[in-house]
Amino acid sequence: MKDLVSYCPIEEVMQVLSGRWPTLLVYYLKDGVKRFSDLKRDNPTVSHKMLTFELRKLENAGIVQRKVFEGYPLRVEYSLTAAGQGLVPLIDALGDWWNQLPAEASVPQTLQQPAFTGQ
Amino acid sequence: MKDLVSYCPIEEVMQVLSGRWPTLLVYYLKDGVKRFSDLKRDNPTVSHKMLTFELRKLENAGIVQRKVFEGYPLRVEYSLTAAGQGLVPLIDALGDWWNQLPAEASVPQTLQQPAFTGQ
DNA sequence: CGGTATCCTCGGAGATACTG
DNA sequence: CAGTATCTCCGAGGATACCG
Repeated sequence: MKDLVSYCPIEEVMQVLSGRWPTLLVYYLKDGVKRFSDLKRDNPTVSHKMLTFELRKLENAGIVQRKVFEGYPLRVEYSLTAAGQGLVPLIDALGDWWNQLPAEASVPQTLQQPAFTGQ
Repeated sequence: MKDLVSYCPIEEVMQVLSGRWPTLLVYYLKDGVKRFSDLKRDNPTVSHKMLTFELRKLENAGIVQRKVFEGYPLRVEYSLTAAGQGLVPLIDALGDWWNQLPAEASVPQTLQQPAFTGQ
């Protein structure tokens, strides 16, 4: 469905890579094959559901390969596809670029400070 | 600041570039100086508040420069900083990478996808 | 014109529990 | 162990209005 969006591919990539986890997962997977529980351990703060969803997203994008081993207990291995491996240097380049930024780039978060929904 | 789960710069960059607008704005600004209303016109679906916020975010990150002209009516011009211009080729590289993906690559829908009005 | 403040909604995402 | 389903809640972000 690369076609349902705009004509700018960047917009599409960002739909896949946006968020906290996608790039991190790619990063952890760059070391090699990982199981679901491995990734969970690598990212202690990601919820079970989120991890499943993000992995699915990366899989659908052709970045991550999912391999199921039937049996008990279940076992699933995740790894980067060839395309996914091509992503790694690009992400690295972004990281390098960030590190070379002149000053302290602050990245505050919330759109608005609550300012009291008092009572 | 949100707590980072890792110390890799990637997580930090993604806090700035994640979402629908940041990369798009960088892209529109790559053509040169733009006024607030220009960017609003370029992105018909972005809300006033969002645009302000995203621009602020990019400014704080050192990617975008903001220049105010006193007077009436108000006038503000936005442009890429040198660092911001360094970002452009990286974003382009991501776009190219995306275009070379096998065609089955699909964009997710479940998470925040306000349905692009493909301009 | 560009920015800020307020209100309000809706869906993102955590917690939990169940299945294969 | 991996994945799915439910419920719930909070806050991102749209709409609106006003100010410099």
